[in-house]
Amino acid sequence: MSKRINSKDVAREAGVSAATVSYVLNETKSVTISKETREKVLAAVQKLGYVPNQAAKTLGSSRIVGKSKSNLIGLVIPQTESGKELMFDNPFYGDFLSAVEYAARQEGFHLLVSGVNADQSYIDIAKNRSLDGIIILGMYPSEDNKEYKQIGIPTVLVDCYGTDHFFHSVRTDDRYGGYLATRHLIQHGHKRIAFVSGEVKESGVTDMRFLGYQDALREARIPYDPNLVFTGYVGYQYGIEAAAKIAQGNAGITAAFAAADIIAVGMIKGFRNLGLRVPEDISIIGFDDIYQAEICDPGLTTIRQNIKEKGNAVAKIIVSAAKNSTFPKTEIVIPLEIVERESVRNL
Amino acid sequence: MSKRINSKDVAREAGVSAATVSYVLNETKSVTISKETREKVLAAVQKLGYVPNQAAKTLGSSRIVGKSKSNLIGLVIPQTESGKELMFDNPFYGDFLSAVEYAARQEGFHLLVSGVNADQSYIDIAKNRSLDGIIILGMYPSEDNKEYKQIGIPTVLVDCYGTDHFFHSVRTDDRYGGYLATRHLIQHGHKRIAFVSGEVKESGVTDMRFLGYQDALREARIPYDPNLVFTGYVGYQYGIEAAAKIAQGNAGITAAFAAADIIAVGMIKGFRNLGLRVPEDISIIGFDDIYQAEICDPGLTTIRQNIKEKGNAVAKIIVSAAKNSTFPKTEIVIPLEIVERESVRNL
DNA sequence: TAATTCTATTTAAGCGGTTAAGTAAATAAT
DNA sequence: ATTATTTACTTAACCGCTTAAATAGAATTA
Repeated sequence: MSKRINSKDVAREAGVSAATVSYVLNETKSVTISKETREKVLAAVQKLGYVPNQAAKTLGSSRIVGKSKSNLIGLVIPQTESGKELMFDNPFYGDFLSAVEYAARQEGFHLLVSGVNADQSYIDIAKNRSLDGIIILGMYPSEDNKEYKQIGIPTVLVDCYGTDHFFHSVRTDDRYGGYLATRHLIQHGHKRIAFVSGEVKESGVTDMRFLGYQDALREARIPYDPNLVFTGYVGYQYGIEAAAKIAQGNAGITAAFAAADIIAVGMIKGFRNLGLRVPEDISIIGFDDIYQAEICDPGLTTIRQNIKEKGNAVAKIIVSAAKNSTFPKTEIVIPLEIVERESVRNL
Repeated sequence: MSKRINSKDVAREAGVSAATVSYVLNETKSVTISKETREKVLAAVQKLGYVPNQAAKTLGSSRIVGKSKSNLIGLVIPQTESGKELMFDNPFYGDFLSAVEYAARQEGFHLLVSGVNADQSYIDIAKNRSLDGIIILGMYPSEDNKEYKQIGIPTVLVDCYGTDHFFHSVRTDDRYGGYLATRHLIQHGHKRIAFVSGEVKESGVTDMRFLGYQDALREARIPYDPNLVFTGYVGYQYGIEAAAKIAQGNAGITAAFAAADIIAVGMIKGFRNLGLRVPEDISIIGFDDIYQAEICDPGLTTIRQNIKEKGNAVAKIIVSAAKNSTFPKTEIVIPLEIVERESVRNL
């Protein structure tokens, strides 16, 4: 195996010092390099096929405390005990990841993707890998973990509803989305509207959508009825179950807002199994606009978030903050829009 | 910002040298450390909350050429010019990624995920990041790129049908899958069977499935008819288009094998739009068993590959090869099974 | 008892960059 | 003409770890 080519080799080839090579390649602002020298170096790099060693760069640049440049951004995703292997169970995590990765790469960053479970901290990953930034998906750093503010690297929380405003944050306006969805049903003449969701954790995404549901009811002066609320888990199967419960009950439900498309799709199937038709017998609106929403029959009316925009926003923040330590705390709320298909009709 | 804690700090705390700390933490085989010393070191690590610096580890261990230990595995995904941002357009890449990441992490490796387009080589990423292994998805390293054999790190090709057998490889038996699907239709009495797929690139996944289709026909002594072959692109919309073409033609088609579920799902919708029923008027079988196959109506009969098993296999190879340089070249073919739902019926 | 081997550890030389500080020549200011 | 400043570099000290080689004491062997 041939020896790896390092900056010294390039320096020798170009007839300069290794420092000069570093200055040229990094376009170091504080130092001036003549055009000729720059070109000599670049030519040598080209000729030798030199690729810098990131480990050395990271280590070398870590002399100034907290200023290491690993050009690595971590994307960490919490994993529940139950579903350890299913990090990307949510299908649009894939889209999100694509968007973040692409945007980050354009700025010279690579993406380290890791699940994290309770016993290992993402802070350790950040330290260990000298991460330049970290993206935390759907998880709020626990308050009792004193370390959490000392990460010392740009951190952006995605889809988190913590009260603390220490970190950057990107999320959708889930509460408004819940409102939009419910209002849409109300505008179509519905008054007995079920709310179907996974577990409603305090300050979670579902909780926000639930609040939005209540907002819309309040606005329309429709009394909130807890009997119309069905909570289980985010999954196709639960949609089927919920449909059965709704069909069996006699609460006079004419429409349902499912806080996740996958539940909504299950409900359509569930109602069909029971001989009920959507939207003729019951209207359904979902949330997320996953791929299946378009494909299922009838097409699912739902609330769409622009996942690509979300990924771009996240990447932009993390990259900007990584490059510029004075980058101010930023909170971005991705707008939502209603996508009308066939699952809702006038009462 | 407090100073980072390094191995010297731990050494001082434990009253030993930094080398000893290294030996303890890495459980270096060639060196014996007494139990007491080990415990002193471990206690110091605990007390100080020491997390090793991976960049230093990588750099330090790179003294032996080609033996750096970054504990990083790269997962690279080719990106076409057209769809740059859509790295994970294929929904089960997400599942695959989850499986690989989880398995790799259990062995102490992190995963670097990156798209690659023509102008930047995954080899550069491997060099730059001192990757311990690289997973290449659906792309065969170009022959003309001489470098490709010099990567010098374990490489596993996923879903590649190159002729060269230099690398590890994991794939499904797409040809057999195509055969299975087609045979299933034949066994249900169909003789005029359409083949619907995206672009058939030589030695690509689709090509293999196409060959399997022909295998089954040959076995059943059904003459191959090019008029029954419809190629477009892998997408829901194309399924709709293909359904229209099939319905308009009068080739006597009674069944179709769609080489991708997403096309099959589109076809179901397409036929329905035209007033044709699946499976009453036409039987459809897909490939992949994506999530939508279960959800759509009627449920799609399809060929399933165990994506989790695939991810595990890939991780196992790459990790084994990274840890043991004598690990022999391995080729794994993930078995396929037919999942019967409602989209196929007897003629 | 001396020579040898084993055990447990330290010393120190890298790994490949970065970057503060130094230097020499060219240019500008006094 | 002399000093100050700027330009364009080089030198060398680090970054935090690994690991070959050195070392010293204990155990074993000759």
